[in-house]
Amino acid sequence: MLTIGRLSDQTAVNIETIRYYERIGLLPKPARSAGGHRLYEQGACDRLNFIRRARELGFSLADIRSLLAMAQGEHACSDIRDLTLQHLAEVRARIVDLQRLEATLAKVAERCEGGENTTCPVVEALSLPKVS
Amino acid sequence: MLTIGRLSDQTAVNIETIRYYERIGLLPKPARSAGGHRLYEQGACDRLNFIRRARELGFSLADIRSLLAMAQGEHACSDIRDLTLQHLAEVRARIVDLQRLEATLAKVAERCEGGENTTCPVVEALSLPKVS
DNA sequence: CTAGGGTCTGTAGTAACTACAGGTTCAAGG
DNA sequence: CCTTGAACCTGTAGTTACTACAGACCCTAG
Repeated sequence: MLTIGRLSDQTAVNIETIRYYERIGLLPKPARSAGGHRLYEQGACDRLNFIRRARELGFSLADIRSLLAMAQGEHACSDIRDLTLQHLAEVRARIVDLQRLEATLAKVAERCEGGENTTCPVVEALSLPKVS
Repeated sequence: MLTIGRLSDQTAVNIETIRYYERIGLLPKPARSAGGHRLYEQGACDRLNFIRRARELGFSLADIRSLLAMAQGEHACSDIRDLTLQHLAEVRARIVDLQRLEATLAKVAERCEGGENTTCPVVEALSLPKVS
């Protein structure tokens, strides 16, 4: 049996975060010592590591809730694949967004370097409709 | 003078968001009609458009607060450039993060397509240390 | 048996909005 | 002038995924 501190060490998940996950029902309520301290079995460690890795892959807690449910019972593997593909699509969309944004920012910033500006290129870009 | 609804139309910023910006001090408190409705001058429109465009470029409201302050008084153009370059660096870092994440997700998802899986590749990836 | 860590609950803060509820004002039509 | 319905008002609470306390309690090594 692990205390919350040890569980935190073994999973690299913050203690406060563990309690938070319990509060929102992502982790089951653990046993307690006579004095009220949480006592976890090894299984909790696996579950929490699963959650952490899914978070590292950018899944939302809502997604992870589904993943956990599916990873347990008789899951349709296709549901898990769908969730993964959908998440992948979102990540790709986000990348495209950020790249567009990056291009614009880089272009504006570049003008700063040119020197010889009568007006600040950044302020100008933000003041005029349509940054070109 | 514009009502908040008209200002919202002209800037494509939600009414609730306009009031929010006022509450946090990003927009000055406007004049009021006899009955207490907000009445904006044209200048508010410019300022709000500036904010919206900066948001579209991914600047935080804290950054925008600085940008606005700088864009007004005697600003050091170099400060604005620094803020822009720093933001650009953050955006680029975020892109790199997401690309790494995308690669991992794509690899895992690809295994789903191979068929002939004895275990679900996604669950497996989340259950084992170090997704390779 | 005591000192110091570790742990407990509960609340509030973060970013940037969005969504009401319940009430008031405004403007156009009759 | 009066009505009616849209627009507006304030204030509060919800969202995501945590994090940061305060003030109390427990646990264990010396």
